[in-house]
Amino acid sequence: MHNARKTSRPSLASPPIDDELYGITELAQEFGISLRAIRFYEDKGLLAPRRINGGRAYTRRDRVRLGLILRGKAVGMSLAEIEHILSLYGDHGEGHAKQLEYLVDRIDAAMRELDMRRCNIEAMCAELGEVKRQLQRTLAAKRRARKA
Amino acid sequence: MHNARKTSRPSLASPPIDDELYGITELAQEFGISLRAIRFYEDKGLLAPRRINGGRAYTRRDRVRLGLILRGKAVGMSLAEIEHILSLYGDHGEGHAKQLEYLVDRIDAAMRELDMRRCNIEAMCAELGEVKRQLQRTLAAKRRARKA
DNA sequence: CATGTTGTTGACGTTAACGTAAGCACTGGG
DNA sequence: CCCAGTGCTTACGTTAACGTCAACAACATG
Repeated sequence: MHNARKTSRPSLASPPIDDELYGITELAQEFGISLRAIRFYEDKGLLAPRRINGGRAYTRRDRVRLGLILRGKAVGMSLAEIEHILSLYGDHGEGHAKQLEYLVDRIDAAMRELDMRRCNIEAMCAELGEVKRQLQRTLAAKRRARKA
Repeated sequence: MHNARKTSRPSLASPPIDDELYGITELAQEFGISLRAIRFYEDKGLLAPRRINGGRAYTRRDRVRLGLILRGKAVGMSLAEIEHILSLYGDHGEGHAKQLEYLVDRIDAAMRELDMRRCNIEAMCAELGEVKRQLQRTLAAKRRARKA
C-alpha cells in the first residue's frame, strides 16, 4: 500500500461511486496520531476499513468516524463510550419507527451527558477566573505600593 | 479515627481557627468514591491532609480540592493535568510580582485549554443534533406514510 | 535482482488509575 | 478483657489505551 491513490477525479465527477480512499499513514499524519492507534481503534470495532491487497483503505466516512473518535477522546470519553456514540451514526435509513425513536432517545441521553461535561468545564473556568481576578487585585495592590 | 468530629461550633464563632475537619469515609461517601481513591490522590500529591492520631483529617480546603479533582476527571483531565490546575489554587498571597504574573499566564493557558474542550463538546453536540434532526425527518415521513 | 518503502500481524512492555487482599494498630462497648 | 469497627500500610492485580519490536509480504525502483 505505498500508493495512497489520490483518485485524481478528472473533473467529470461520476457520482459518489469511486469513494475517495485514504491510506493509514495519510490519516495518521492528518490527525497526528500513530498507525498503531488507528489499528487499535479498529481492533476495538470503532473502525472497519476495506482491505485492498491486504492494506487498509479508509473512506471519507471512516475519516469522519476517526475525527469523532479523537474528539471524543479530547472530551474525556472512553473508547467504549465513543463506540456508543458512533453507533448512532449508522445508516439506519431502514428501521422501524420504534427503533428510530429509541435512537432519538439515545441521542438525547448522549447530548445530556455532553452537556454535563460542558457545565463542569464552565464551572472550572469560573473558578479559575475567580483565582485570576484575586491575583490581579493582589498585583494591582503591589503596583500601587511600589508607586507610593 | 472513628469519631469524625463535627466540631459542633457553638454559635459563638471564634474566627477561622477550628477549621471544620472531615474524615476520609465522610468525604468518600459525600463524593461517592472509594477510600482507596482518596488515598491514591494523596499519593499523587493532589491532597495533603493533616494527620490526627495516625488518621487523615481533611479541611474545607481539602474538600474543595477533592471536588476540583473529580470535576477535572469528569472533564477528561489526567491527574497530572489536574495537579497543574490545583497548583494554581495555592495561597500565593506572598510572591513577587513576576511570579504572580506568571501564575496569571498559567491560569489563562488552563482556561484556553478548557475552552478548547468546551468547543469540542459543542461540536459533538451539534453533530448529534444533526443526526437527531435527520432521524426525526425520517420518522415524520414514516408517520405521514402510515396516515395515507 | 537487490533494496527500500509501506503495510500487516503478533507478542510483549508500559502508564495511569485505581481495586483487592493481608496484616497490624487503635478505640469504644459489652 | 475481648471483639467488632475503622483506619493505615504494603504489595500485588487489573483495565484501558496504547507503544515497541520482530518478522514477514507486496510493490516500486535502480
